[in-house]
Amino acid sequence: MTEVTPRPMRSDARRNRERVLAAAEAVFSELGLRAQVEEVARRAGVGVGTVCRHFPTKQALVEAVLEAMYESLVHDAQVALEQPDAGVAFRSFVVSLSDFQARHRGLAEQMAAEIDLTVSARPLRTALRESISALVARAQDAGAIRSDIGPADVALLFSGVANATALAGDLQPALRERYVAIILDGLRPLEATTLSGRPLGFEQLERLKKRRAR
Amino acid sequence: MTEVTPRPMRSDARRNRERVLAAAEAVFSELGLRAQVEEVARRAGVGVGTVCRHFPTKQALVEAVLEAMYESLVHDAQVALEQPDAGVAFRSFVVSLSDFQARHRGLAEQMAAEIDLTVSARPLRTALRESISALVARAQDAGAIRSDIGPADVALLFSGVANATALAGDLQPALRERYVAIILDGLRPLEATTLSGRPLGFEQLERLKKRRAR
DNA sequence: CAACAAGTGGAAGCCCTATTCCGGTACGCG
DNA sequence: CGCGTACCGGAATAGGGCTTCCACTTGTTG
Repeated sequence: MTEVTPRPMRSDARRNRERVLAAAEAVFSELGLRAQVEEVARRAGVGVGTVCRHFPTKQALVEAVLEAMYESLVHDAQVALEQPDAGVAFRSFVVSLSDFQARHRGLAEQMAAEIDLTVSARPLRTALRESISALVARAQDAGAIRSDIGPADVALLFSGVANATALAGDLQPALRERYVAIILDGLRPLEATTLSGRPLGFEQLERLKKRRAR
Repeated sequence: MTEVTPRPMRSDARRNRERVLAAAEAVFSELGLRAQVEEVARRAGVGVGTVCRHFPTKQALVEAVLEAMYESLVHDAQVALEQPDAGVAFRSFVVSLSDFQARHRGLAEQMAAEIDLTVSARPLRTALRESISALVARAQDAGAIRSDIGPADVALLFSGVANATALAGDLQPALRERYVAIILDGLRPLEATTLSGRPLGFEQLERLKKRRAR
């Protein structure tokens, strides 16, 4: 581990790197992952070459942006966890989650598709998962939501909403709100219905993805 | 309208056309729309040239397969409509719908993305929409589902489920069943909650898409 | 069965994008 | 202030996939 850091990167380089990252976030959010690298460069006010030096591959660029996304989501989750009322905390996070996913359409896509094989260390993702698990568990203990669901169920359901409303243009927020409300209704504790199968945890989801990747 | 039909298409040509269509359905279902034309050709046991003669463009091929899809869905809807109990009819169709969308992943994608500008006459789609509208309206009249949703709301919600469970591999059917049940719970008539906004009809959804396309 | 046209396969062409390369630019230090 | 080097821009390259083209094959018809 001889991490040398001989020269600390020139100032303009650092500035450009930030610009590219910001531009990439904007572009991918608007246009999805199909947006061209050149568009990112243009929006950042730099040449393609510069983008490719900082992020040797488009995939790398996407991952860098993703990392920033996780950061913001984890923040939301932690804010929600400070709420004393577990039910309110859960609902409020779920709203942030679907908001967020809608705002960053293309990236959410990638987020879902992203298998672990891509990158090894992803500590933020772990943090997010733990927060979600905690929110779900607390809400269940408080009797605010049905007990036959797991944290990964929640993640999947709401990412579905984001996807479904993606093409709704400016009506999108309104629709999303409606659908989130419907699913929340469906998640309330119910005497009448019981789900088949077992609650889905993240570890299980993980295993599924891995198996599928082969 | 001088539809001449000078020669009725050679027999082997007709056979090949069918093979291509079948192969395309299989390939797109498995691999999504990103599958290559060449793969379709291989699976059909013909050359790429043949595929491209029958369907001059990949888009055309996709649309042809889609048409077949609609046919099967419309059938499901009409079977459901024969059910005397409106609530049961609704639920049973909704299950077919999500099953179907999951089975034909890539195509469902396209189905959602497909704007009207692509093709003018699409009578089957209209038929499907009418069936769904009827199923929803009947279920609402019977008090089986909440009254503040529209047919397009239903379509969007369940296409979301299909999307969300897409990567779940062989656990997929089980998950889908769970999520469909949750959303159905959310769609039951509720005194407690009311949705903001108005029920979404297909015409409205249409307008949204059009506006977005520009 | 012969002759003709419709149909076929797959190599070649073409376009669209990511990535590389290199002559020029400008930061940072002495 | 001036030099050396890290960095920049964008033209050129490479690769992947859809579509076209044409010499060859095969169904069809008299």
